[in-house]
Amino acid sequence: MGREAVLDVLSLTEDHLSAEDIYMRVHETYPAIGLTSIYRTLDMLVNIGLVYKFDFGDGRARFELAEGPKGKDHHHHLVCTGCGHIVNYRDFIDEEVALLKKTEEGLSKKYNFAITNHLIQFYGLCETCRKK
Amino acid sequence: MGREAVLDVLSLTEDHLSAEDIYMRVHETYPAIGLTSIYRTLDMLVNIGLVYKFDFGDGRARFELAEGPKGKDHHHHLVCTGCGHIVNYRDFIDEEVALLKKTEEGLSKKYNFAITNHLIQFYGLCETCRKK
DNA sequence: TTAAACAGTGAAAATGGTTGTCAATAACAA
DNA sequence: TTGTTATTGACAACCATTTTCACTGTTTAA
Ligand SMILES: [Mn+2]
Ligand SMILES: [Mn+2]
Ligand SMILES: [Zn+2]
Ligand SMILES: [Zn+2]
Repeated sequence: MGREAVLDVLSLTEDHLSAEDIYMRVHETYPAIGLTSIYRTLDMLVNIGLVYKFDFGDGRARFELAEGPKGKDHHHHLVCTGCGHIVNYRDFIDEEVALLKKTEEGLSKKYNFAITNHLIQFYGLCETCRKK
Repeated sequence: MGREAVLDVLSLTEDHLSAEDIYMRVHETYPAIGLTSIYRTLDMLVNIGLVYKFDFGDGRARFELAEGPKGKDHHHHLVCTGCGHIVNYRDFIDEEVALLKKTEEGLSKKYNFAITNHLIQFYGLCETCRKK
């Protein structure tokens, strides 16, 4: 099963790979694999919560390892609307984490939601893109 | 030009409409319009910042009026991963707004980004979906 | 006024990431 | 063995979005 292979690829990078990116990398050490299986495996990994699926607006899904024992630390994204460059940032202000928890609790109560996750992204222009 | 028609449709709902949803509604009062023009107009409205484009993972882009003079108030999203239901919430805790600004400033400085916007979504299960 | 350049538009075709189908093979059970 | 079930990859189908292009109405320049 390519489950391990896909997880290995994802654990080796900070990038946000597309299904085809992953396919190509797995293919190097596991040439028998098909793109279909990569999609299938990713789907399953996303469903069991080991992998996150994102859409940054470039027409293809992007994946990264979910946080956890083997996963990267939890982080948020800084997205450049000019060139698409994405920064993973984890240096949260202390208050940020505290407030996030507080906000989740408030929303849970008010709207009767069992909140399990959040997505936080800031959009703007990186230094390079600003200079043009 | 269908610009007005599209904006009218979007200003009449709290929902997050797809391009085709919008097409069908505009079509009622403006039967000559084509789907291509809807896409073109949406693209342009997104570029000039009058409309926001989202992806909630159902395979099609979703649109809503950006905040502003004629727009809705700024809000964040609560997304049910069970049924896809989306809540627009605007009752921010006071601190939330303050901290958001502070965080933006910190990030701007640290990563040299000119931040113009943010996307904040909480994921979970709504009451109905929790009961199954 | 006229004619050429231009901008806006919709129908239809093309694109391309993703999903579905299906036959082949592997793993397992009786 | 032998039948059953699970896994897999090649290929076809899908479908939201984009591209192409002919057609129209509008502006511009002589
Ligand atoms: Mn990331
Ligand atoms: Mn909304
Ligand atoms: Zn950039
Ligand atoms: Zn639900």
